[in-house]
Amino acid sequence: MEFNVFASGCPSRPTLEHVTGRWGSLTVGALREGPLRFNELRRRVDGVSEKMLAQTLHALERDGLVHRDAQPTNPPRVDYSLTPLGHETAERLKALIDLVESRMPEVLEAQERYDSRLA
Amino acid sequence: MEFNVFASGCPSRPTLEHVTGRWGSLTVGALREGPLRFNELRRRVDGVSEKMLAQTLHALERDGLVHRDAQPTNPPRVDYSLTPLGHETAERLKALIDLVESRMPEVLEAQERYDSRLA
DNA sequence: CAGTATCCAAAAAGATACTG
DNA sequence: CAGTATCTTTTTGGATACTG
Repeated sequence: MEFNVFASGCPSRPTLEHVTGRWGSLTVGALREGPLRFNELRRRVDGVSEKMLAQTLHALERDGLVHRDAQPTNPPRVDYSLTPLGHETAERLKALIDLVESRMPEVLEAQERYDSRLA
Repeated sequence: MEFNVFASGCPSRPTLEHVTGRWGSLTVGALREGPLRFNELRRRVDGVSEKMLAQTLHALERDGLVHRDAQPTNPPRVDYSLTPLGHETAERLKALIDLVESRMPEVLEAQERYDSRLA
């Protein structure tokens, strides 16, 4: 069976988007080092709203990248962690993020050149 | 200098989003194997509109990931290619995409389980 | 061919209030 | 704590028409 993210309509495209999207990438990245609870995640992923975090976690859980472990205690405690597949994905995502971060000086220079040429 | 994509306001976040975003990831992926002209790209990146492709290319060019080579001929010919930094980025992105595509059967199964539990 | 400009529809995101 | 529900605003996206 063939999956090609370049073809619109291919189910791999939404999944890739969940992983690489704004909040997805940060959520997966945050879970790389271990399980986190909902509000811990919220603090880690700077700027995310409750709504977006919940939505993001649902999508990732549905894709089988994130595992949700809810203890039926009071107050409730819910731990989110990466599945094995989630971990593999996270490692490749981290490689990408690390590259971008390490090359930001270069990117910033390019942006300045671009802007000054068009100003 | 420190760049942390997890911090809102960090300039690395927009750049990561350009690369990982819906059209950015597909555009970079398409350019991995060599230069392409505007309309070649349009055909390759299935589903992209002129507007979105132009916007995406501007962002990637500004970030220094894509090089734009415009011949002043008539009709005009414009070739887009990856810069060295763009290439490094593309390789890491490809590693991620390949993983997701190869594991789609697993993802699809997880989705079915998730959906049938909540239906 | 390689775009830009404009307008409109749709979707995503954010703020807020509320619940088990 | 861990969310859901709802509403509003903002952003994004697509269609179309036009230009060098």
